[in-house]
Amino acid sequence: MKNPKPQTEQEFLETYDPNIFPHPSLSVDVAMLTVRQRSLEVLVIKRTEHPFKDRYTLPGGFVHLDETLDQAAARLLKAKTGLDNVFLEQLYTFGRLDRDPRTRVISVAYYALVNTERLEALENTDTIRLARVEVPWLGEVGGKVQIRLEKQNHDLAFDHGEILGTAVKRIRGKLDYAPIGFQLLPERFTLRQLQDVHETILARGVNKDSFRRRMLASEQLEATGALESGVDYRPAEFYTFKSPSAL
Amino acid sequence: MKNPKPQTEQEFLETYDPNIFPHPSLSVDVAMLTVRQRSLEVLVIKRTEHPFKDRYTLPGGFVHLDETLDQAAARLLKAKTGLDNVFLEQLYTFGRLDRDPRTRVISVAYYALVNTERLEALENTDTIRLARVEVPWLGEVGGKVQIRLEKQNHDLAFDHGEILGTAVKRIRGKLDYAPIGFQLLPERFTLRQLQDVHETILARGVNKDSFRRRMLASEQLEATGALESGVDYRPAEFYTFKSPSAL
DNA sequence: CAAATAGTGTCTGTTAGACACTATCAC
DNA sequence: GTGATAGTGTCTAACAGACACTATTTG
Repeated sequence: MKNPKPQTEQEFLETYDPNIFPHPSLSVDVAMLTVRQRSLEVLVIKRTEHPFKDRYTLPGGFVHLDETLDQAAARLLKAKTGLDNVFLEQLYTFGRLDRDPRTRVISVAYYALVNTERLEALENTDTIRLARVEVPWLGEVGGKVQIRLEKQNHDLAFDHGEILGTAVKRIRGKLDYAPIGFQLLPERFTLRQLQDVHETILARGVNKDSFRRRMLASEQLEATGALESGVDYRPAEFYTFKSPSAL
Repeated sequence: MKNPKPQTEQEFLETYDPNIFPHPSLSVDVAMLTVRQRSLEVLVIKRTEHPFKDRYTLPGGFVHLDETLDQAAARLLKAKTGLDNVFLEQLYTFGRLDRDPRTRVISVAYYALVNTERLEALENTDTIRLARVEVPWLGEVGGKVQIRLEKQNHDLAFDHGEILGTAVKRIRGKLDYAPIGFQLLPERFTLRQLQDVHETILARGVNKDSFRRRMLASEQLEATGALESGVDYRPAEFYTFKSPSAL
């Protein structure tokens, strides 16, 4: 066999010749979102190499032959952040011709939801950071979205701004009918915290009374009986998410 | 250069060696749906070669280097059916390890919606056919779905039954908030026809009064003033779909 | 005329939003 | 006590479902 097997992704990109193998290669990118202090944040990584040197990207990498797409997304997230057992869902597959200037790469995008507590440990490793998601207009998404770091807006590298915009749009839509808000909170949380998460994601206020009624009527919350403490107002009750398997 | 460039997809599969190029290849599959006589139908193709010889599949093929995913889906649909300008939307990307027994192939699935009139011409070309979609339970989808041909249920080849199930689930969900029913009807249609389409897709009756009110309130329909003729009951008025650009 | 479906008017139950009110904490 | 938020009760407007009714065609 003439061609040696590329040992790294970098090697692969150097030896790749579209004339020999005229098919696109396949990567996975993950928009890992969290809510912290009423702001929606995303995990980004600073590139150290050309192209887009010193620009920020979403964590990602190539799909291996011996893993499914879900497994690839989980593997990459674990490799870049150390986090395991994260809520992860396929988002959309991006295939623009020029989305990677080196070669034709199609990317299966995922989004992940993690509560902030789990991210405290790894935050600000210089290259890996949490950036605020800057949704341009009052709710108009679908297009490109910027991130905010050090009081400045930045465009993400490649088409990752578009991926991020799609992720925000998706979770906004899902919030209505799927219990995804819980993924962004600790195990025990108050209704006010849950409402804050919804308001942050939707970037608008929601009606308090109606929100409480809907959540309690959904039968997905379980009252713990325990109360907040240390707050200088009436303490709220803690709830937990009742998993669907318990129904 | 030692290796000659494969000229066809068949050649590619014969010469492909995962040790030399350890990345999955990428195909597009399309679930083209239509509604005919109150039954939901899908376009299937009978395979003539191993594997799954004589079994039915969804139309599909490999993604070329010089086309986007949307373009690939449109090209394949045009190649297999002759149809152009079809409503086409990305569905989900399937990446099970064993979904193709020959080699690792990841498939970006699309669904298409076409009104039956446009399919009359090509129907029953022996290898290319319209098959009834057999949704197993009363609305429970997400899993595998079978097709019905010649009074018999068949499993689709590869994981195409799963793709079809995902497509049905998706359009059921979209029906509530997106004007996709129009894609399955001729340019002029009555409210009854539109309701039939909805009922067929949802596999359940919908409230007539409420359906009319919702559709008329949606501001997406335009009355033409023209009436049905040749029916032996009071003729209904024809409506057209008001395109969003006109708003 | 009867039969069949198109289309309208109205009532009712459910639910979101609004508002007023009470409850419970820190200070 | 005050100030702040948690949580409850009730009214109202909007809307889906149900039903009754009228309208218009064919035969």
